[in-house]
Amino acid sequence: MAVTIHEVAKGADVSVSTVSRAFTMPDMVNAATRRKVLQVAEELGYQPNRAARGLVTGKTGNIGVVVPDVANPFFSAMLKGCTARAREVRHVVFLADAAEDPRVEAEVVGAMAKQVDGVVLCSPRMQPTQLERLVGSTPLVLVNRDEAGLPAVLMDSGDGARQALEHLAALGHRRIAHLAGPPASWAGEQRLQGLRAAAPACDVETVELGPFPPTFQGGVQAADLALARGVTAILAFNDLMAVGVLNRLAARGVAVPADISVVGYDDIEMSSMTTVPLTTVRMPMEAGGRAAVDLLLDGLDAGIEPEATHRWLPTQLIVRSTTAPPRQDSGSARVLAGR
Amino acid sequence: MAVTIHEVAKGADVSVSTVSRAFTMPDMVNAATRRKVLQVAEELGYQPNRAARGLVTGKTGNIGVVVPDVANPFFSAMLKGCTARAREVRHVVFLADAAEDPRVEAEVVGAMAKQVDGVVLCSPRMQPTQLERLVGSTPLVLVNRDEAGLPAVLMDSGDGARQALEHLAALGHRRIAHLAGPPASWAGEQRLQGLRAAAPACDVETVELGPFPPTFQGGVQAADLALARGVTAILAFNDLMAVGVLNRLAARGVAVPADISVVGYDDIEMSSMTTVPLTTVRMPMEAGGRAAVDLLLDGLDAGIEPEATHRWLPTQLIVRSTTAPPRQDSGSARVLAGR
DNA sequence: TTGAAAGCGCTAACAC
DNA sequence: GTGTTAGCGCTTTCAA
Repeated sequence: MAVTIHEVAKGADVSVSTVSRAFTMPDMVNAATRRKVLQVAEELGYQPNRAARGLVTGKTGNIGVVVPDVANPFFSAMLKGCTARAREVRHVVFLADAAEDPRVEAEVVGAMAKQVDGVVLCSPRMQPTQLERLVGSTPLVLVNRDEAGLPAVLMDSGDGARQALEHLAALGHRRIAHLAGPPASWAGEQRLQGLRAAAPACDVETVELGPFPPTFQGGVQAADLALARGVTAILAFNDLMAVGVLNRLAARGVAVPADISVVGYDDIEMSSMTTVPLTTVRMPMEAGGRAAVDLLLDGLDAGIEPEATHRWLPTQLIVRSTTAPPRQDSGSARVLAGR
Repeated sequence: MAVTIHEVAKGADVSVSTVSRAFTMPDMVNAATRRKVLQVAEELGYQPNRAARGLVTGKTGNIGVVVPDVANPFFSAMLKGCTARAREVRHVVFLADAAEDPRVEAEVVGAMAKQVDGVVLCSPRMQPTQLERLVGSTPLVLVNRDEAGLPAVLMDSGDGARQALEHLAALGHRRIAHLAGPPASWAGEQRLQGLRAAAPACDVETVELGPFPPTFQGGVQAADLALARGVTAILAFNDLMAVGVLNRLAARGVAVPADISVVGYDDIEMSSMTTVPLTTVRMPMEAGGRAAVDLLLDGLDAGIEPEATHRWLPTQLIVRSTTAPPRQDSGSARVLAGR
C-alpha cells in the first residue's frame, strides 16, 4: 500500500539516508545519485510520510484553523485566505468548525495541537481565561480578537463604523440604530465603540439594539425593533442581518432608502447581490486569513514563541443605493403608520 | 514543551504501556491505576500525539476533504456537514481548497494521503483518468460525481430538475431556459439530462444556454441571453446565478414572476433571503457531507477498500413566489419591448 | 558523498 | 494487571 522510503532505497540501491537527503537537502548528494533516487521515487509514486517526518523534526508542515462556523460567508472567506496562503508556503490546513460553541473551540485546539505547527483562531468566542489556558499548547494567532498578549490580525471595524456613521450623518441622519450581534464578538464591540466615539462629533444619536443572532432571521427580528424606535438609518451587525432587515422592511412596506437607510458589514460581494444594492463596510476577511498564516509562520521562523505582534487591516465603506438623505417629514411617525 | 507519554508514566509511577492502555483500552487496567494515570495526565495537560499513534496503528483519525471552493455556499455547507460528522466520530478534518483547479485537486490528495484515513472529494472537476490515478493512494469517496467505481454520495438533482420542470409546466410554461454552469460539473449534467427526459411529457421546449460561471455575474450575463430567446421561465445552475438573473431582470424592468419565472438550486436558505423569495431545488449539501464521512469510515471498518457503494440523496423543490403562470400575452414580445 | 544506527512518541506483542 | 521491547517511517548525528 503505502510506499516507504526503504523501498525507494532498495530500488535505487542506496541507503535510506541518501534517499532522505535527496529530498530534504538535495545538494548534499551526488547529482547522478540524486537523479536516480528521484526517478525511482517517481516511478514508485513515493511521497514522504509527513507525519513521520514531523515526529523527528518537530515540524509538521500543518497549520490548524478554527472558525466559529464555516457556513458563515465571513468565515468561509477567511478560511479561503488561510488555505490559499498555506498552500503557497507548502502547508496543509487542519480545519475545525467550533459550531459557535466556546467549549468546542478549546477542545479542538487540544486535539490538533500535536499535529500542527500552530493554530489560527478566527474570532474565538471563548473566555479570556480559557484562551490563556491554551497558550503554550501550541503557537497561536488570533484573528479579530486581542487577548492574552497573543499575536493577532485585527480588522479595523471600529473605523469602519465611524466611516458609516459619518456617511449617514453627512446625509442628514440624526438618529441611527446599531444592531448588535453575538455578545462575545470582539469585532462587534469594536464597532460599538467606534460608533459611540464618533457619534457626538457628528451630532448623531445612536440607538443600541440587540444582541441578535447574526443571521437573516436576526435581521428580521431587529428590523421591527429599530422601526419602533423611529430611527432613519440602521447599522446591521453583518450582511446577513442587513438582508434580513431589508426583507422585513420591504414586507412592512417601508421603502429603502427613501424611508430608512441601511448599512451592513460584509466580506466580498454578498451585499452587491441584494436587489437593492446594499451599502456596506468591507471587511478584508480573505486577506485576514492570509495575514494570519503569515504571522504564524513568521513567528515560528523567527525563533521561539512569536512576540505579540498585531497586524491591523483597514476596512472600507462601500456606498451603494441603500443610503440616502432622510425624509424631511422625519421617519418615525410615517414609518409606524406604514403598515 | 510537548508533554509525552513518558512523563505521565514517570509521574504516575507506572510504565508507558500502562499509560497507553489507560487511554486506549481502559478496562484492561486496574481501576485505581487508571484513575491515577488519568489524573496525572490531566495535571500535566497530556494529550496523546495522534501522529505518532497513527504511525504505529496505521489509523490516523484524520479525514481529508477537498472542495473546489470553500467560499461557495454550496461547498461550505458540505464542509460543515463533513466537519460536524467527523467530530462526532472523533476524527479531525484536513481541508484543501482546490481553487476550482483540477490539477490542484490531484496534487492535494497526494499531499494528504499519508496523514489521513481517507479523502472525501467534493464535486471533483478533474478528468476521469486523473481520478483513476488517485485510486489506491488512499481510500476515496466522491460527492456528486460517479466515476471509477468509487463509492459516492450522489444528490438526485436530475430529479430536482424534473420537479422544477413539471412545476413550471403545470403553471403553463411552455418555453423554459436552462442556464448551465461549469462544463465539468456532474450535477449540472444530471440536471440537464433530467430536464431533457422530462420535457417531452410535459410538452415543454427547453432552451439550453451556457456554460456560464456559477456566480452572480454569470447570472447577470445569462439573463440577457435568456430574455432574447423569449422564454417565460428560467432554471439557473445555482442560487448565485439565480440571484444574478433576478437582479438583471429587475434592472431591465422585467417583473418576476409576472413576466418571467425563475428557479434556482440552493443548499440552505440563501434563496429565502432574496427580496423576491426564490423558488429553488433544495440540495442537501450538509447531509451529503455527513453521508460522505460515514461512507468513508464504514468502508474502512468493513475491511479493505470499500465496495463501490452509492448513496443517493433526494432533492426537493421549494416553491416560492418567483414562479407564476406565464402571461397570456406571452412573455417574449412584451419582455423585449420592456426596455 | 554515503551508510549505519539512534530515536521522535506511541502501540502491540510477549513476558512476567 | 503490568512491564519490556520492538518497531511504525522518517531525519540526523557520527563514522567511514
